[in-house]
Amino acid sequence: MFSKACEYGIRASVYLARQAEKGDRASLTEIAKAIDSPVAFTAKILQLLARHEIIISYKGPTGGYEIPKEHLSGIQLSHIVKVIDGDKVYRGCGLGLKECNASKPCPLHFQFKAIRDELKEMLQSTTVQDLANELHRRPAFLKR
Amino acid sequence: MFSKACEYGIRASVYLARQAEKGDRASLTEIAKAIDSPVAFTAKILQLLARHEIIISYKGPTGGYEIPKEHLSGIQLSHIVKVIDGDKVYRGCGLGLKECNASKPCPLHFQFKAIRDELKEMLQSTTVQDLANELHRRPAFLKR
DNA sequence: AAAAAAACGGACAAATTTGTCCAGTATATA
DNA sequence: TATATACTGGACAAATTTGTCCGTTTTTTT
Repeated sequence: MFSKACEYGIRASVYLARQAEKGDRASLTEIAKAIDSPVAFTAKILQLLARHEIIISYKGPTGGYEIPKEHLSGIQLSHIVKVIDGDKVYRGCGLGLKECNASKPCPLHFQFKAIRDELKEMLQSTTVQDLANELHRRPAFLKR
Repeated sequence: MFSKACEYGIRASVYLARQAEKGDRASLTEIAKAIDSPVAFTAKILQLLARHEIIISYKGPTGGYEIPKEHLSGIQLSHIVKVIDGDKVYRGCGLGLKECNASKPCPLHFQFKAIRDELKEMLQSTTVQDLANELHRRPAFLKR
């Protein structure tokens, strides 16, 4: 569904969202440990998210990554997915055709579109804050 | 969503379903041309489907691949997907966790499950015959 | 100012997926 | 029975994704 990179990206963002609620930032190694991901690979993904201003990075001692508290409710999962995986999740044809739309559909087009639209809706209506809250409300996990 | 191999596999199966309605079989090269896929790679996929008895292969002149007419309504898309991509589409966690279920969920588990269940339902309730019919009812395409 | 901590960025490496090639086997037809 | 046709299966190659390494830059602390 999503690439590994994107999965790590979402998990890292949720972890940062939870830290943000505490007013904390987190270092690369802390994040990678918390979400059980390969450190150096995670670094690449965090850099990407930082370049797109979804998270903020700080160098030097006491540095790390951070999501400003006031951004928490504005960061949709769809933003993260778009930055890392692009928009193929939304636009792509289920059967891999380059050109597939209502006027020139593949035989699975309409069934597939229905599901993809729901996925899109879900990703747009879910924020990193929602998922951080989820971590509080019940025991939920970012690794294993 | 699906692998390339799986996309080709579904497209090839739908093409074969349409041929089956005419009582025809189709050769590898004919199929690859019809669905615009790499010939040798398509061969691998057809072999896989044949080994799992989703399609039948015949060697020699007049040979090719075929779906028995009477099987048409019994072949669900989920069968094809399972043979080629396995069941990760159904079982996998949206955030890539190895262990993710209702009692130990990732923060996205329930939202994700809802969508995946619909996908599953759609793949199970759609047969290759349904898609072949789709090709008749309106202009729909298997390539481009 | 020096040292240490932490992100950055580019090059490289491994793994997986996608795709190719070709010799072998089975089969229909002449 | 010879020949041509078409699928089979294994080895190989290219492309993409995933993951690593390391020197550089920035910033904090001493």
